[in-house]
Amino acid sequence: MHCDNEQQLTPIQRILMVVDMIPEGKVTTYGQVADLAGLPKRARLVSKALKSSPPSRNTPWHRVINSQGKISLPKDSHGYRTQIELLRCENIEVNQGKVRLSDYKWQPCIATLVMDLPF
DNA sequence: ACTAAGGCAACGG
DNA sequence: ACCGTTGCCTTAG
Repeated sequence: MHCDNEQQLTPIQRILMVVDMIPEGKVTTYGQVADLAGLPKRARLVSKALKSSPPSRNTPWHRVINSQGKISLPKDSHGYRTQIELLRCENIEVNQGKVRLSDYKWQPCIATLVMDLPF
């Protein structure tokens, strides 16, 4: 018996599991993370989850942007600059705080997700 | 590109 | 427990 108790993960835990799966060099949106986590219409919860995730967890929070391809942080904030830097470190182009989703959006294989996520 | 409105949960009294 | 406010992603215009 290995891990039956994973049936009742909290929404935030599920969100972070999805974020963990975003490959390096790719981005996705808050809304898609929520959808993949089985939480439609809860994009806002995704930002809460990312905010509450301790740095020691190494969650790739910077790979989550909004549906316009823009960074959802105040332009004058430290987080804004950090996110751009992290994205560029993995060869993602950022212009005017914006990423071309048509070039960099993660297109997950559903079959893979089903196998890797316990829900 | 920008604004408005919809949606939804956390928060405060 | 109830309800208005707040915050903010998404969609529509």
